[in-house]
Amino acid sequence: MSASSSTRQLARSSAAVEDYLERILELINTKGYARVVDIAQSLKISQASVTNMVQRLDTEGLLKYEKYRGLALTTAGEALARNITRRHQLLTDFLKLLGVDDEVIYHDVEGMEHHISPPTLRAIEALTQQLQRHPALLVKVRKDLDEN
Amino acid sequence: MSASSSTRQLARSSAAVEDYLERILELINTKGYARVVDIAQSLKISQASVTNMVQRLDTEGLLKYEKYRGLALTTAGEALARNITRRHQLLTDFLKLLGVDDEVIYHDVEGMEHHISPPTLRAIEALTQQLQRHPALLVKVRKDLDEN
DNA sequence: TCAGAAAGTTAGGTGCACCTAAATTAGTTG
DNA sequence: CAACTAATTTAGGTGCACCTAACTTTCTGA
Repeated sequence: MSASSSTRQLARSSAAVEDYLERILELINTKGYARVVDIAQSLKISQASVTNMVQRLDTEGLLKYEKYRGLALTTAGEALARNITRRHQLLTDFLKLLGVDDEVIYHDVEGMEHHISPPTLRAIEALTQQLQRHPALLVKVRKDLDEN
Repeated sequence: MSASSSTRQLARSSAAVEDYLERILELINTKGYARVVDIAQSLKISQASVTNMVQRLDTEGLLKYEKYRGLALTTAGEALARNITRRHQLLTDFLKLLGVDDEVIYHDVEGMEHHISPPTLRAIEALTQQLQRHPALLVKVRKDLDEN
């Protein structure tokens, strides 16, 4: 139930919302907190824009925000952020496996991640696992890429 | 040179531009022409929006447009549209191979396609080819998905 | 041929996600 | 504890990609 409700959320949230949540969770995990200024720097956007979005995410119930004070993800917000993060990681792992350059991976995943639905994600996940267990085919793929 | 210039174009063009070009080429291939009304119906947007974009694509040199008369892709526009179409097809084939449902494929490719860079596309292409030649691993992937 | 229908264009407006500049609040430290 | 600095918020904008309504042009058939 929690999974299905967060999936529904994920379907409705915009790419921008997903980027914010993902980054906020990451900041909380690494620094222990996520201030407006941190989020702004991390996403390379203005603090004013962050304030706006954070207020919106508060009204949407994804985080709790007190003006000038700070913010914390709600249960719903954290669940959603974790899904987004997992999806990001899965896509990154997949492309990494194929031998794509880190910078390209970063750029492409940043763009694609918001458009991958759960079924597609599951398929890529299953494929990634099989490729990891049986790397023979992967070797050929990388060779093909090196040659051309 | 033509390839690199169209790649540059592709990198600069917005998702909307890419969607228009892709659909225009498809209409030309199937009906022989692409009128404003056709494009609007196909993309499910208003004719007014199409007129606007078509005028923009004309100024950008991607197509030749005569008011009230009709449009034709320029060489640059057609090259770009072909790249976009190829990318779309490749992604569709890849997901199809993994056993993802057609409707999901349609939706996800529609979203992702604008964010896949040439290197990533090449990697997925090489992977798809290997999977087609050696379907053993693919069978396991599909089984995993069926089971869960 | 000419009137109505279909197609296309223009004008003006919306929401989103961003911005800068100018307040305002909070934190620091001499 | 006051003054400076850092952080945040508010106000007012921008560009993009869409919209509707109203107008113009083109096509079609009685």
